[in-house]
Parts: sequence; structure tokens; C-alpha cells
Amino acid sequence: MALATPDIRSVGLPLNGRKAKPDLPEKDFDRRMAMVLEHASRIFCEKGYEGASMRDLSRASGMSLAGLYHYFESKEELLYLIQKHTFTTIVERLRERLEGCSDPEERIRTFIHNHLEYSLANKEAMKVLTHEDDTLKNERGAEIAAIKREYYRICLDLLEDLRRSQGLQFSGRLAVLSLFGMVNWIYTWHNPRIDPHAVAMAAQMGDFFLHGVLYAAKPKRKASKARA
Amino acid sequence: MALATPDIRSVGLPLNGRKAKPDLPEKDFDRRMAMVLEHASRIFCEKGYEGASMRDLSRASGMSLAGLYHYFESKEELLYLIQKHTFTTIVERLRERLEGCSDPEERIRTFIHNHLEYSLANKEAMKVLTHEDDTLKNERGAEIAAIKREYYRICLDLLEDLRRSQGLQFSGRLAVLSLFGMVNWIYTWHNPRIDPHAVAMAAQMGDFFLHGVLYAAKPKRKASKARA
DNA sequence: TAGACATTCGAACGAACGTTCGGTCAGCTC
DNA sequence: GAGCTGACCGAACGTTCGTTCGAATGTCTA
Repeated sequence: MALATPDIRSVGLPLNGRKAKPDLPEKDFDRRMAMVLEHASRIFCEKGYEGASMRDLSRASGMSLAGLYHYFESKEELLYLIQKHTFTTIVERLRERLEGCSDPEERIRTFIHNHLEYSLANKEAMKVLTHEDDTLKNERGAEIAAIKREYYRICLDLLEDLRRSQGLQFSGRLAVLSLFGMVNWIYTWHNPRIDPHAVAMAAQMGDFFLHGVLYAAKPKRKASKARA
Repeated sequence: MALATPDIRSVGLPLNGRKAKPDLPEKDFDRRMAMVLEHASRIFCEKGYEGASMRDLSRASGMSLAGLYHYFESKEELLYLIQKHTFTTIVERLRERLEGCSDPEERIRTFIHNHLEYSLANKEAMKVLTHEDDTLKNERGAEIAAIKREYYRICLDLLEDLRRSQGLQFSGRLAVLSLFGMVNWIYTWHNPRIDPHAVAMAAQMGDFFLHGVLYAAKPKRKASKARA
């Protein structure tokens, strides 16, 4: 619970037009920036973006209020950087993992495992990503939304590959969004002391999800007798 | 998208010590209060609790800023009333529906149907309930948390009934929380123009969830070969 | 008709907000 | 050692926040 997102490093973006000096100082700047971003993730996670003040971030990071503005042009940029780094990292790792994996069912398990592993190792950044989903506006909001669509698309493609390979019929949209619901909800309840860790959770949720999709798709016995 | 929560009426709580006058005025007060609560749901849904100001609520409800404080003692009480009414209504309706239904599988379908029907008919209040889950503190927060535990408990019991009746083995906790994830995530994506309505969605998600639970529990063919 | 009470509002309160200003200080180059 | 630059900060900016006050209405009872 203490600290997460232990890996925000060299976010790599326009920043405020830093120039490449010979050796060190660039690294110093990035490391300091990453340090503040980690604290900011924690505070945004605890109090929400609107509920957290720049003074809270100042206190948490040990830097003066004005000092923060040497690294970030606004509070909104802080949120943007956290979300962008978190999301691009997940997508990046997923792409790498999918490369060495061709079985449709296995690829979906890979998706789930990747998502859960990152989520549970970076709970705070993950909560900021999902909880402040529609907080960013304009260009910054559009950019995050684009990554989100990309992530959705990857998962949808995985499911449609499975559907084709098994000759099934089901709504890919509903399946993807159900899966997203399952895995994005975890941050609200996961307790490392009583719940399984990433690998075991991914296996269970994978079983669960795949059996749901595979068996609900081709009705063998008692299909939908829905009413209630 | 315009307005939801069309049924906040006579919330029935201590209030600020209203006394029962002969006939009408009590009703007037409640109706006016409910009107403000509906607008508040919409604004909290759009801008978040922290992001919404009392001036926003004043503008939306057409009542002066000071006038609001005749009906509510604080901004926090507004959130509390919205959450409490939403949650108790869901639980109430669920209990009624479960009374005329004994088959374990059917009871779980009833749970899903009840949740989805209310969710889709009251999207804004539902988002306020789930998105501001840990915003309330102290007594008010504890009271909402208690209802939430009750709701969780009901669902867990339904699943354990199913497990017992079918002689299965699976983690009730993981199943309940996966189901909650699926249904509580809906508010982030459901589009009434392209997605099914409550009954059809409940049927599909019910199929999906029940097959996942039933088949993943007793591994018949290719169970968990998890890795990734 | 007087008085009590519910309803509503304009105006203001002090506190907190995000951001900016002007400055100090260390380290570097010439 | 003068001049520049990046890192950082105290103090303040103007605005907005949740809430309160005092007064003005209308409505009902005695």
C-alpha cells in the first residue's frame, strides 16, 4: 500500500524544450521529475485528482510549491504524464509478450496476465488511470483516449481470432468490455494479504473468462433461459 | 444521456428534525429535495464530487446558493443521500425479486438482471455511487460501506448456494468480485444506441458468467495451463 | 390582525485553490 | 571574477470554494 509505480523513468516527451547538455544534468532532471511523479501518483490515488492540491503534492515530495512548477507546467500535466506513462508501458509490454505466442487462447491468457501483473505491481498509478478516466480535456485527453482505443482494439482482435479459430458466435464488444470490467475493478478490492498474486489470479480469471466465452457461445446444454 | 435517476422520492431519514404537519407541506419539502438531488446526481456524475461546486448545483437546480442549505446541511450530505437512496433501492428490489425464486442458477440471473436494470435506468446515480466509493468519511461513510457489505454478502451467498447445489469448487470471493467488476464497469461504456438493453444484456452476461463459473470450476478439458 | 414559521435570497465570510513573481544560490564558462 | 543558467523557494496574486448571516417574502394559525 505504501508506494507503487516504482518505474517511472525518462518519460520521453516534449517537456518544456530541454536541450541536451554534455552528460549528467539531463539525467538528474529526469530522476527528480520521476520522483515527484511517484509521489503524485500516490496522492492522486488517495484523494483523487480534484481532491488533491498542489500543496499536498509539495508536502509529499518535499519540494516547495513553486519548485514543482520548474518541472511541470500545470497540475493537469502531472496527471497527463502519469496516465500516459502507465498506459504506454502496459501496451508496450503486451506487444512484446504477444510476439512469442500464437495460440489464440494462449494469447488471451497473455493479455490477462500482462494486465494483472502490471496492475498489481502499480496499483496506485492504475487507479489514477482508471479513476480519472475522463478528467483530462482537449489534446491531452484525446491523446490518452487514443491509447485507450488502441488497447481496446488489441483485445478485441484477440477475441475475434479466438472466435474465428473455434467457429464460435458471440459479441466481441460485450466480451472485451466484460473482461475490462473484471480486470479494471481489481484495484477496488485486491488485498495482497488474502488474495492471490498476479500469476495465480491471471490463471483463475483466464479460466473463468475463457470458459465463459467458449461455453456460452455455442449453447450445448441449458442456454439462456433468461428472465428473472 | 440527458437525465436519469427519475425516482428519487421521499428518502426517509432524520433530516433536520422536520415535524409532521397536518397534510401537504411535508410532501412539498420532499419533492423539492428530490428535485435538487436529481440535479446533483447529474452534476456529480459529470464533474465528480470534488470537481462540482455548490454554485454548479445552484445553477443546475435553479435555486440560490443559500437556498440549498435550507434542504441540506452540507455538500457531503448531498452525496450521502444520493448514495444511500441508490444503494438501498437496489438492495430492496433485489430482496423482493429473490423471494419468488429458488433455483440457485436462476437466483444469480435475478441478481444480474436486477443490477443491470437499475444501473441502466439510473446511470448517473450509479456512477456517483461507484465512482465516489471512498469519498464519504466517518459515520456517513461507514453507513454506506455497511450497505455495500450487505450487498456483497447477498451475492456471495447466492454463489455459495450454487456451488453447493452443483458440488463445485471455486473461490466465491473471486467470482463475486469478478461479477461486480463486469456489472459496475458498464457505466463507463454502455451506449443505449448500440448496446443491448437491460434484459438482453442481463441474459448475455448471465450466460457468460454462469458458464465461466460452472465450467471453470470442474476442469473437464484443458483447464488452467496458465503461464504467459 | 398579529405572530409564528417555512422558504428563499443577496451578500458576504475566511479559507483554500492553482499559478506567478522576484529573488537567492550553486556551478559553469570565458 | 563577471556573467550566465538551472534549480529552487517565500510570498503573494486573483479566483473560487463551502458555508453563514440577516433580511425579505409568503402562508397558516390564533
